[in-house]
Amino acid sequence: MESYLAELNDAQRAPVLQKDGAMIVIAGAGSGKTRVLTYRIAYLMSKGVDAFNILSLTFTNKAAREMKTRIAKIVGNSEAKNLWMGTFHSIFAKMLRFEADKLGYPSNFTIYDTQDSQRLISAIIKEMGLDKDVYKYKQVYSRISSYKNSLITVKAYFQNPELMEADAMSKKPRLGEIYREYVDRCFKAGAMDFDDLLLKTNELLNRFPEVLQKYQNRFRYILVDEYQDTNHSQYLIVKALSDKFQNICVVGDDAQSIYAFRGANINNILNFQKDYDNVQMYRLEQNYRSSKNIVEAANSIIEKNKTRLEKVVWTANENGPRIVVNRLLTDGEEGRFVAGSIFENRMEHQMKNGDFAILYRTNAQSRAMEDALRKKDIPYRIYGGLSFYQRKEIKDVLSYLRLVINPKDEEALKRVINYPARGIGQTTIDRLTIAANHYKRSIYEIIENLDRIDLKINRGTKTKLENFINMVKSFQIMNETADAFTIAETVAKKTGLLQELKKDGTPEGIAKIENIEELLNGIRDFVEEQKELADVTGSLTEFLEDVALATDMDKDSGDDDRVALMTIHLAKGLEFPFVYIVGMEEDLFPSAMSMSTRSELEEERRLFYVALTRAEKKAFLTYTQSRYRWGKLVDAEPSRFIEEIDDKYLDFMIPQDDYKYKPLIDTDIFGEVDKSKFRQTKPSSGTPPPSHKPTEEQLQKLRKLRPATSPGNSASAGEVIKLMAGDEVEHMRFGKGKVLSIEGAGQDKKAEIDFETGGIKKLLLKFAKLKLLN
DNA sequence: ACCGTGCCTATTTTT
DNA sequence: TAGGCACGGT
Repeated sequence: MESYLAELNDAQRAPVLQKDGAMIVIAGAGSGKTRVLTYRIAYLMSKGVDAFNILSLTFTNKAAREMKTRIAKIVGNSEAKNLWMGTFHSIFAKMLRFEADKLGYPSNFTIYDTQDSQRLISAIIKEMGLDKDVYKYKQVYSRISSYKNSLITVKAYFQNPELMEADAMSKKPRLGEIYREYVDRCFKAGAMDFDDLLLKTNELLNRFPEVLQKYQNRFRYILVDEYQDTNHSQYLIVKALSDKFQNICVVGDDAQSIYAFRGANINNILNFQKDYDNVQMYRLEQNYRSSKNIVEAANSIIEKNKTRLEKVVWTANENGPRIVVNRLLTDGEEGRFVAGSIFENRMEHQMKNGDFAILYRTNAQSRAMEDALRKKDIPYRIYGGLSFYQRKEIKDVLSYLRLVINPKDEEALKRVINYPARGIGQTTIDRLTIAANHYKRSIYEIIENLDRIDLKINRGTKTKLENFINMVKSFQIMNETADAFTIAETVAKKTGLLQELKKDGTPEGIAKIENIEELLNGIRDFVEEQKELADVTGSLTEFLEDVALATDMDKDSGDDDRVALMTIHLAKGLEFPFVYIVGMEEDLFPSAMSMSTRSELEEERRLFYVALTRAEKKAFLTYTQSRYRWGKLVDAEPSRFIEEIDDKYLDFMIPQDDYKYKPLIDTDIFGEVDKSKFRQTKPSSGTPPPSHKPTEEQLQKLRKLRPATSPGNSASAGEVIKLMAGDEVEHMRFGKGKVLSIEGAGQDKKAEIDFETGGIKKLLLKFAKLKLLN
């Protein structure tokens, strides 16, 4: 049972074995912190702590899922299922649904995403007749967001002359009014935004001592991952919940704090020791991920920061090759170089596409990379950016579904009341909005009572409105008996959404139809799984919540073999053998927006630290001489971060003394040209790192570091694995089981499986991620 | 009320 | 460069 303890080094074992009390684990990059968290939870359970009494907060839902799976392997699936594990937002959304009535919210409240919030704010600014160039909705949104994250409610705002003055000084004296209106409108719509999920949790715990007690008693052991990225609101929640038992374990790395821009407070981790009695501090300093060269280069960067906790990350790994630095003429060339280099390295070292990542500072940089990869037929996957659920056609379908659950949802209603066009124009909507504000009701309620209010809306339009309402109602009735998939399918057809796209006929329209179909498939998959889980109910509500809080990282579209493209922020917590950090230029990285203060610049530096430490084997830094920005070719200068790394860790592909100015070779026709030109590297001072081909042994080691899922035979999405009755399989959620029978064929192939813990279930093979065991 | 054209602005990062 | 939005014509 406790054999897993042997898999830990001494530093890792210590925090695992301390059962009670407050502790902080400062975990350097790649030092195995997830392992510590996982085993700590397993250990607690082995010492008799009930899974129901453990709360574990992670940064992404994906991290939570993976940890749960690993824990399930140790303690068994049925036990692991009872753990509360997830992001702050998802855990407390769940809690708020239980307690919603206390705060005056319906338990089926909507969660507004950033887009919904911004649209609403935009509408409010317009309604108030304010100048949209002064009151920029994005700015207003982030201002309101930061108030909420600091627990400054509307009331608190108006009691604080300093804040009001500050806003007045920045020429926005009416910001408070916008804030108030925004909050009112959200409440009226039965909606919470992302920040509300934390703010309202605080309110709940503060205002209702019996609720606080209930959850304090429930969550006797609390673990928080990525503690350096918690904001004030999250900090207070953790503090309140852990106050009674003080069994709290936080894990983090101040050197990897990269979310100050959205309110994360690095002091939460720096001051943790003052917040609790007898805090034990542990340090994980051995890096298992990266080569010595990378670890040391990263150390040399982070040393430039002043605010940090003392810690020395070291590794016993081999030296590894130096970090390659290359300059290209334009961003197009940069893309071609990276694609070419990936192609070569993949051959030379016999790696998979999935072993490569391209990291950038801003999403806009992905385009040049995509173009180049596509030309070379290298499969890739972009994470982040416009996520699937934010696409217009998807949000349209989801908006109808949201209305089914919560017809007061104003943003959803405004989105689809006239899409597809049904003759309800802006004038009508304006009148309804004014009436809704006047009567302090939702627009939906106004429409329901049209006959009782005189709104100068003509007969024809009234009929159209009634038809719309009746359609939504028919979906609601359906929702009482049918499952989410059936409803979603009906919505797509009956609202005319699909028809609208079909008749447009353009390639974009077709792509949109395919996206909607993908969404429907996803819902069907979701329903299949939910139906078999006894503890989950109202699946449409559940689905919408999942969607609202899903990130791009969460929906892994199978682990098919693709190069990963993402921002550095998204890459936190991940690792790849080969990492390309592109756009290493002043004003881009560090960003022009983040160079005015020391702390901003330090955050950029930590971001670079995070980027570099994602690499296991080899890292590449590229920059250009000019790059397309805002549609114009703009001159660029190499990033100061390149200079900050000691030369002995770098391998310049261009004359080093000259690296700022002239290209060594004309890269215009790279790809056609003799690539030996690129091989030449200037011998630089210091010990030349062995730049060798990895031995088979080393490759094996590399592979061992990869998540266990990659080499296995688990099926990726869409690919139906070959199964026969009698096969032993494993399911991510349900654990081990035996195939009883197979039915259907092709895409509809299903298997009846007897799971050890969950009983007999029928799964659609196309979606069920099954792993063959025998 | 709808649709098309042309203009303007955006690029920092995300739950 | 591209997508979103406003305005004007029908």
